[in-house]
Amino acid sequence: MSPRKSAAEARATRRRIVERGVAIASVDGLEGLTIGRLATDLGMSKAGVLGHFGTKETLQLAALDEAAAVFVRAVWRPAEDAAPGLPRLRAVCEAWIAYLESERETFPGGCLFATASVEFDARGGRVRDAVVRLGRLWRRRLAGEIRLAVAAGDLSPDTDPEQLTYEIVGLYLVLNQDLQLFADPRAPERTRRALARLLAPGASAAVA
Amino acid sequence: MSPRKSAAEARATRRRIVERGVAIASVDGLEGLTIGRLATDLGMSKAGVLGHFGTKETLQLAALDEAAAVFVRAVWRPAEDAAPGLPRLRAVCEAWIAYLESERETFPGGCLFATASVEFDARGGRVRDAVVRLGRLWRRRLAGEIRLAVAAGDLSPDTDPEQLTYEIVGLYLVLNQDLQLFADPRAPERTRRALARLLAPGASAAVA
DNA sequence: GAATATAGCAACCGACCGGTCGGAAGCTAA
DNA sequence: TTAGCTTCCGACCGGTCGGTTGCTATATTC
Repeated sequence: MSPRKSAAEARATRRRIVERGVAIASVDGLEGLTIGRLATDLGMSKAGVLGHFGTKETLQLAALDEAAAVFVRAVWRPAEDAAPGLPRLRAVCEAWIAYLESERETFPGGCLFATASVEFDARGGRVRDAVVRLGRLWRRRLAGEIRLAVAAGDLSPDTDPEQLTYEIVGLYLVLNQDLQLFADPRAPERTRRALARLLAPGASAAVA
Repeated sequence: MSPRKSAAEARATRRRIVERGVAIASVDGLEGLTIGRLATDLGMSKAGVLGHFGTKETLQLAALDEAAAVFVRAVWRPAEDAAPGLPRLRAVCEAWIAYLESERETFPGGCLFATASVEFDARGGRVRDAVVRLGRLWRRRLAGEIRLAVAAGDLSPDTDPEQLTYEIVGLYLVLNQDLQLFADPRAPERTRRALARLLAPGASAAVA
């Protein structure tokens, strides 16, 4: 019909594909993200879609990268302005809750990482590797903020950053489950309450 | 080849199908559980497999039921002997950890419910309903044990059973993620440490 | 022992999967 | 103006999906 070829338009098309792909994958998983479905949704041919990536796996990785960018923009970027230590740690945690709560708008099917980490936890391949890498990255960042808070004297010096990170991640996983599977609006408050206890000034809840 | 028809043998065949189905689904999800794959694995025809269930959805529900039976046998049944209150609550929690830890043997791909609850959290249908129903059931049972512990005076009277249940479930979700995705052997100890704090005698960690 | 019920098979259906190929339509550079 | 590059399409590939049909062989029932 309308073969456009300017580099700018091609980039825009690619972005449209990836964005729609993230939306589909958040509902049906990265395996359920099919090229035919994507083509139909965007009113293009399968070859036109696949031409931008070459392989379904590359398309999956592109969707994962885009989701990571959205996550960084929503959770980590806003907290950068907060003062290092407990204030910034709290800002990250609150932004994370808001991200999961408002996800229905960005990603119709909930956090893509929660989905992908379960979908690929028993497989091999580059997608799984990317999921593992990103999961480790968020945890490292979170542990880093916790260490800053300990260094600033905001948290007890015998805090175990990895242990605290672990427990916080658990609170986000159950939050995602309650929002997506049970559609329970009380879940964010529950996570906030648990976080308030874990992140109380001078708290030594998660110790070595 | 060998059309057998005794009711007993048919029942055994059905059981073989369901057991293999649970193993496949724990790796590839309940959607990735395909009839052709199941038939190949068991050395039967697709029609022979499907004849026992009629529909893939019914097969998925059967796999889910079987997984639920295994879960009850591994987690709830052993704790029945423990004294009501904190001892039984602790027995359930410890059995749950052991269940997730040793899952590689029973379910090669990890807890089927963790997989299924993410896989179907953005869909409709009978399978999703069953997942929701089972998820609510485990939580209700866990909250019941917590209430018994409160009534026995083992936990602080201002404990919020739903809040505590929520936090414990989070600890199992992150445990499952760390075992399956990151293959981190330190995870069980982390969950144990967090549980020890939440379930300390007289603890009032999760209050209303 | 005959009638009935059923477990399982082989073959097949339309739909969709990921992916390939040749060509058409436009942008860009010489 | 033209040559070359890129985007995208339509048609097609082999294969798998869930599911159906017609059949045979056996177990069970009478």
